[in-house]
Amino acid sequence: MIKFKFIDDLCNGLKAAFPNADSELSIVPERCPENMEGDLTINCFRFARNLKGAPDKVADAAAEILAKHPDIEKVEKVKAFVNITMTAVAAHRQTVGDISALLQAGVLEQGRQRILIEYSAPNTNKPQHLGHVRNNTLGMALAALLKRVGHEVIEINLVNDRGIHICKSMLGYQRFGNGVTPESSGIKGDHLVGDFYVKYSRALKDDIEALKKERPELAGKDDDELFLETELGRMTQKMLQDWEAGEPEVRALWQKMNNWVFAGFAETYRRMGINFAHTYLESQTYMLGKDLIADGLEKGVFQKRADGAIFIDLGKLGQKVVLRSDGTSVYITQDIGTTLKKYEDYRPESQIWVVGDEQILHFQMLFAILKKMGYTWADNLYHLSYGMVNLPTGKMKSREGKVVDADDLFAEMVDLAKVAAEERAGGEATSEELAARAEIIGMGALKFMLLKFNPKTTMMFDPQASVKFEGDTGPYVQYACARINSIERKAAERGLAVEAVNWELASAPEEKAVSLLLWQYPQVLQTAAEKKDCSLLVDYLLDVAKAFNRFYRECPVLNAEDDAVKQVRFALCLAVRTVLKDGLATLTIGVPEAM
RNA sequence: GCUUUGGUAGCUCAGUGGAUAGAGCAUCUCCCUCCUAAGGAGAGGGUCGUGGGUUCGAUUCCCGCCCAGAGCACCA
Repeated sequence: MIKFKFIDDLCNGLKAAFPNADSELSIVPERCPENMEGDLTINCFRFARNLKGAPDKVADAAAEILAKHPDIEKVEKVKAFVNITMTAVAAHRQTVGDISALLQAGVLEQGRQRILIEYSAPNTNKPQHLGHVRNNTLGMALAALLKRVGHEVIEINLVNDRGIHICKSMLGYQRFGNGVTPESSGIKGDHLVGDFYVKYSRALKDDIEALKKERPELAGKDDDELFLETELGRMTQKMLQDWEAGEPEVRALWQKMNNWVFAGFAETYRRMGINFAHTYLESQTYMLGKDLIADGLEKGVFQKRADGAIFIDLGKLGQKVVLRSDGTSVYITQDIGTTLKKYEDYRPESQIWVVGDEQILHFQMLFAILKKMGYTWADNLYHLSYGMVNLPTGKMKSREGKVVDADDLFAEMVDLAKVAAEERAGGEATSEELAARAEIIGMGALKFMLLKFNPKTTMMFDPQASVKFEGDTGPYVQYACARINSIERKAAERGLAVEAVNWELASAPEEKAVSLLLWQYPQVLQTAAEKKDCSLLVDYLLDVAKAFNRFYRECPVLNAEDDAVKQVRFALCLAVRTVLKDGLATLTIGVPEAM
C-alpha cells in the first residue's frame, strides 16, 4: 500500500520520544469522522502500548511531531486522537498524482499463488435460478479480485449431469415430450428440459396421492418413501440402472437432453461474462475416489465396520462413511477423488469452492479427510460458503415453482435499464448503443447488488426494490464514470488538455477527500482478497462515487474560473474514473460510455 | 438434543475494544438560467435481542437465556 511520507517521520519521532518502544511500530492513519476537523486521524489508542506510553501522552508527542511536518497544515488533538489536515500537495502527490503507482500498489509483492476456484456447479435437469446467479457472481468476482492482486486463478465448473434427478427430466420428456426440441419449440434448451422436470414432478405427486387414497395405510409416509411404490418411480430407477449399464438408448437420450441444457447454460454464462478454463462432468468423475479408499484403509486412515462399510473417525466432526457396505461410493468419496484429480490436473497451491452454507460440515469433513490421508496441500483448501437467497414471500422453492429464473431476471433488469436509458438519451443514441448500454447497466446493477451483501449473510432479494437504479447501486457508480466521460468529451471539444498539474490548487475539502479515498484503494483490494470478500470493494466504490459526486457539485471542472484549476480538477476526475473502472472491472462489472 | 450462523433505524444491510453507532430505501424539506437530477444538501427515525461478567472504556470479548436460519444419511 501507499505510505504517506509523514507516517515514517512520525514513527521515527515517536520511537525517539519513547525509548522503551518496541522495534515494531505500525501506524495506519484512519479517516477522520465527518464531524471532526481534519482529513485523517491518528488513533493513538491503537499503538500506545507498543510505545510503552499512556495513550494521552503518545498523542501529545504525535501532535507535536506532526505540527512541525511540512505536509501537515493543521493538527488537533482530541483525547488520544490526533486529527490532521494535510496540505493539498501532500494529499494529492502520492494518490491522484501518481495513479499508475496507486493501481500497481494493489498487487501483492509476495505470497502470490496459483489458485483453483470452482463455482456454479449446476444440475442439468433445470435452468439456473437466482441462487445460481449469486453463486456465479460470487465466484467470478472473487476470481477477478484474486487475479487483480496478482494471483494466477483458474476458474472451473463441475456440472452435475447424472443421477436420479437427471433421469426424472428424461422420463418426463419420454412421457410428455412428443419429440419436441429447442429448435421446434423455440424454447431455450435448459428451460425446455426444466419444463419436463416440472411435468414429471407433478405426475409423480399425483401418482403418490392416488396411491395414498388407494392404500390408506400409507398415508403417514412421506413422498420419498413411496417413490418406489409408484410405477413412475420404478421406471426412473430402472432408467438410472440402464444409464449406469450404458444402455445405448438411454445414453442417447441423456446425451441429447444434456446438450440442450449445456447450450442453454452457455448462453447464461455468456451473458454474465463467465469463462471457465475447464468444465468437469460428474458423469466422468463420480467413480473417482473409490480406489483411494482401499489405499487409506491399508494405511489405517479408514476403518472397516462389521457390516463391511468403511468409515473414518473425525473426532469432533463425528464419523463419516466413505464406502457403503455394498462397496459403492458416497458423495464425499467422489469429492475426495475429484479434489485429487483437480490437484493433479492443475497443481494449484490452493483450491476454493463456492458452495452454499448448508454444506459447511461436508467441506469440513472433506478437508479433514484429505489431511488425514496425508496430502500436504490439503491445508490450503477453502470453502467459500454463502447464504441462501430469500424472497419477500419466503424461501425459494424449486418444487413449488417459487424461484426467480436467471434468464428472466437478466431480461428484466436489462429491459428496465433500457427504458431508463431511452428516456435519458432523448434520441441522441442509436438503438444498438442503447441496447449495449442497457446490458452493461442492467447486468451491472444485478451483480453489484448481489456482491453488496457479505457472502455469508442469508440475503433478501426484493424484485421490486432491486430494479431501482438509485442509491447504493451499481448504476450509481457507473453514473459517476459516465459524468466523467461527459466532461472528457467536452474537454476535448474545448481543447482542454492536462499539461502541468499544480495540485496546490485542489485544496477544497471535497478535492482532498477524493484523493484520500483513492489512497485507500490498494489496501481495500488486498484486504478484500485476503478475506475473500468482494463486499468490501463494493462499499469502497460507493464511497468513492459519493465523494466524487460531492466534489462534482461543489467544484466546477470545465466551468472553473481559472485554466490551471480546470486542469487540476480534470486530472482529478480522470483519476477517479481510473479507479472506479478498475474496481468495477474487478467485480466483473463494466462501465457504459454514457448513461 | 448437539454443532453452527445470525438478531443493529419502519424495511434491506454495513460496522467497530475507543470520539456523538452508519448507508441505502421509505417518509418529510430544499437544489436543474450551472460540466448528465440514475445527482446533491438537510430533517425525523436506535434501550445495537436479553441478563450478567471482564475492561479506564463493550454494540464489539466471555458466560447464561430468548428468537430465527442452516447442518447433524451407507442423499447429492
